[in-house]
Amino acid sequence: MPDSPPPPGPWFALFTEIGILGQLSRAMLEARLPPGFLQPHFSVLNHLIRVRDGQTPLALARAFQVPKTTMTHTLAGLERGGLVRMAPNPRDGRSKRVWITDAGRAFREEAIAALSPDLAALTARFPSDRVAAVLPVMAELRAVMDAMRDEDPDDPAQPPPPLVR
Amino acid sequence: MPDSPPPPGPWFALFTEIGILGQLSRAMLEARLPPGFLQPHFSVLNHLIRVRDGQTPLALARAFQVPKTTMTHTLAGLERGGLVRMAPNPRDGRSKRVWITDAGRAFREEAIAALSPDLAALTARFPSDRVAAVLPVMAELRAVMDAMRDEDPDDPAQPPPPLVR
DNA sequence: TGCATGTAGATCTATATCGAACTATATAGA
DNA sequence: TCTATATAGTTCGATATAGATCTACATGCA
Repeated sequence: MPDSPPPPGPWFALFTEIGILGQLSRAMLEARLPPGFLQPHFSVLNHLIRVRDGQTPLALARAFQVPKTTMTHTLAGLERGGLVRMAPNPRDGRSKRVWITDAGRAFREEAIAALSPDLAALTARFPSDRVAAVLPVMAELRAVMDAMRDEDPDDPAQPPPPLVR
Repeated sequence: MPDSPPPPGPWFALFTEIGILGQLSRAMLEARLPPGFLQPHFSVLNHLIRVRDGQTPLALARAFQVPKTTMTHTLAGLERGGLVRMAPNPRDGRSKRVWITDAGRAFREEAIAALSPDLAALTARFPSDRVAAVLPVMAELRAVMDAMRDEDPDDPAQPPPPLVR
């Protein structure tokens, strides 16, 4: 078996595309944000609106699949800019809760507005029907990989599947 | 118009999925690489095999859509590990060329082998037909965004479309 | 109640990423 | 040929990302 193994299946190819698309979309967004703000800042604000306010930093870290230290850093940036407000959690003295401020809402809306020409240009070249068509597949794949991460017994991590909840 | 604008179309949703999938796939890969090596190292080796050897660092930076300083750093890591070999380009005194070494080939093959259980587990939960089905769409989207980046007159970058070449 | 263990977050440190500025070489045009 | 400009790569500095460790609080159980 002297053959050099080709990357198995379409997985490598897909992950390569995903990686590059991630960088391109990130660059597109960040070109429209005020200096000092990056994609994670926008994404967190967006999440606070789309999902809900008042979550803990750890919940946000899990939602974005980043280490909690990274989320601490991102939230500190948002708080410095007055885009979120953080307060101790009365229910749990260890944790905090995070709310978006009016300035944060405005920031998000301005970013979306600033981005709309880019998205329009994109839609002209790549109809959003096609995006809508692949979206459920990508979402499901994300969910599957997300779940695997919490299961993998080979990974020096989590206890076996949470039996309750 | 007091309505808060919802993220327009499916674009935001797709980019969110892409971002998270990027992180998850990167984590999956890096968990199987020897310490000190990261996804970019693997990706460059893979590219040198899949596409071709002997490219310049700048060509690699463009292929991966990263700044050239980042590629310098990645290549330095690969060279330190003996996985690539770099030599001046006799055709152009400014540039270098990059070749993968035997150790680099072995490294890539071992990484692929180490990853195959993960990919098998993934395939069990998410058939690769479905991956193959979305792959062309994602590849085309990447190509479109790639092209836009080199065109965008609104971006404080490139001169208008290269007329020659 | 008291102790063992687990969890949320912060701090410290290392490294990845990337922009600005620099050096050396190449290329185009007078 | 000479000069202006462009390009390849590096260096330097700033910041993002993330692992290890620490502190404070929570939870479970004797």
